[in-house]
Amino acid sequence: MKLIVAEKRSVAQSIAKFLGRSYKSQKLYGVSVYRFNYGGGEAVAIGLSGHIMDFDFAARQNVWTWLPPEELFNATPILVLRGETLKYVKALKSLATKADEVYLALDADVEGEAIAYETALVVKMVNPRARLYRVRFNAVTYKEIVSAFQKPTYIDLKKVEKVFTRMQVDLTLGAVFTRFLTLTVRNSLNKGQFLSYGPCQTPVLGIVVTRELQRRNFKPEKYYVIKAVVEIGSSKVEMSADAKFKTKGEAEAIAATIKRGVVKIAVYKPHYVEPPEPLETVELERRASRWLGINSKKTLDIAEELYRAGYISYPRTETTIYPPTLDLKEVLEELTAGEHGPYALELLRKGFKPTRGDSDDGAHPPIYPTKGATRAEIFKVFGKAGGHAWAVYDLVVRHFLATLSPPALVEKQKIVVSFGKIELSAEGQRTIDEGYWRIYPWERQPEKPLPRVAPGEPARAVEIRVVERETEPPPQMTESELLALMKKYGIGTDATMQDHIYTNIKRGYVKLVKGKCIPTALGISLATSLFQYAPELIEPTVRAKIEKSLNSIVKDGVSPAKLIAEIKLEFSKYYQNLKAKREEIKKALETALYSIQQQSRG
DNA sequence: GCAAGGTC
Repeated sequence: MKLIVAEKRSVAQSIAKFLGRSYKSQKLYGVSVYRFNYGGGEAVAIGLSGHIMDFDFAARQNVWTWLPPEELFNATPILVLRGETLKYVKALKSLATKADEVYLALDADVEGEAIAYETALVVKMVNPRARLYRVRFNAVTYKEIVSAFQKPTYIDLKKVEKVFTRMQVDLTLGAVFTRFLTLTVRNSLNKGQFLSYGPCQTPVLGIVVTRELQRRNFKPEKYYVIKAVVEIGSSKVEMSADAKFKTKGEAEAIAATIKRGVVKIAVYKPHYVEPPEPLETVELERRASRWLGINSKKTLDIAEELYRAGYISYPRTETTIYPPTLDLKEVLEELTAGEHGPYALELLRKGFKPTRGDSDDGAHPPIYPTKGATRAEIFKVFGKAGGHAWAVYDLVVRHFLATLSPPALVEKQKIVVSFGKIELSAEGQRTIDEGYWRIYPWERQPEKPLPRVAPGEPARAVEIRVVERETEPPPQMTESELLALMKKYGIGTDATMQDHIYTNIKRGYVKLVKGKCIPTALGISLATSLFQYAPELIEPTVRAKIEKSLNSIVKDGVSPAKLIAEIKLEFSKYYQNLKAKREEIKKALETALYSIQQQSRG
């Protein structure tokens, strides 16, 4: 028998569908498996739920108060089966005993390689004679799957080493510093509360706190601008000077010279506003946070459910190019059955051209709808969560339709009038063709048309004012901006970025209020201590540095043991720096913890 | 009780 192991249920089912003409689905220990005929014999496909193994410390090393945290730098984590996925392991073992060939059809990324290795270990436990092959496909399509199975290869151990090194490094650093922080203030914590450190969560906190401190330390400065209503022919235009004046006197002196002028520039030029690129996870989260008021964690949860219910494609993807194998026309035809049907029909009739981004994760297509639906249908399927489910589904559908739609066409307008000593200007815009804005209202740009005038026309300023203004602090960090910064700094992956924000919320370091990330007293205190005594732990570039050295395992053949030793040595220095300031840190954190307790009591 | 990464 041939056994095929995929990373998730949906892929196992697709493989059964593509390789067998028909298949039978069955439950084994509560896990779906798919039986079919392939190559003249029996085959069965099973989908896991991601990793089945994990690293942990030995039991006695997990007694926080018994072992000084820094001792973990001398410990070696061990590979263990995960408790949460034991039913998958049971089902896998039971199938593996009867298999003579095992095809490791995990995703074609480094994590998939590691899960393939974990699977191989389990298979070998029960059936050492089974022949193991690794198959790699870049999309779950008939063509890719069939050709992948025609040329099976072997596990790439370098990639496995990279992932296992990351697991050990993250666990060790997380455990050492989490235990240090927690034990430092243990008498001031509530039962079950702890203070965590992580190479992703902590830099995220650092970004949020840095912005908040910039705002708090900001000193506004007054400045003055000149505004006027300018008559040109029979039109009146509100105009302003680009210049900013430090004092009111300077501005008034110049303003007094403004009387009659002449139009120097008058341009009206067409400009295309292109529709968005195909949708990937983080963009979905950012747009839902900004436009729908749904936070990133919730959005990914809802998207996951929409995917499981068959309404949208796999929601964890970094790809922004529709694969050639995806039949966009078919998707449009499917959408004609739902609320966006009329627009889909219009695109089918008029023709369409998809936009294209520049990234392809090699595993999943961009997020697109897989089924047309009405609002009533979604509310029926999702019950209480119907409102949010509809909002996210509607965004995915509209985004998809937008990527196939023509650009919007606007006229960019600019008038500059010269008044001798100073120029006043105005910018405006007029919509010529709404294009994709019709289906994607969130990106619609406002109309603010200027009159048609020509260079050389005389002008006269009336209602000349000097207006007092103040420089403004940087805005509060929105969740959308934070996600963009995490992406820029390489903190987390598409599937985990929202987790790292959520961890900061769970720990009481950050609050998310109306899409804005606001650090708490505890978050500010923790971040400030780290910036002061061990900045290497909290700077936004930490994760990218670790990630880069991990890649050297795959690229340059660096030995994992050597790399782990180097990273431990480096971070044990940071640990010593923190330990030397333990009393200062304790005081700062306790002050914050105390103020929070007072607040919750009062 | 620690992390980050898969996926549910």
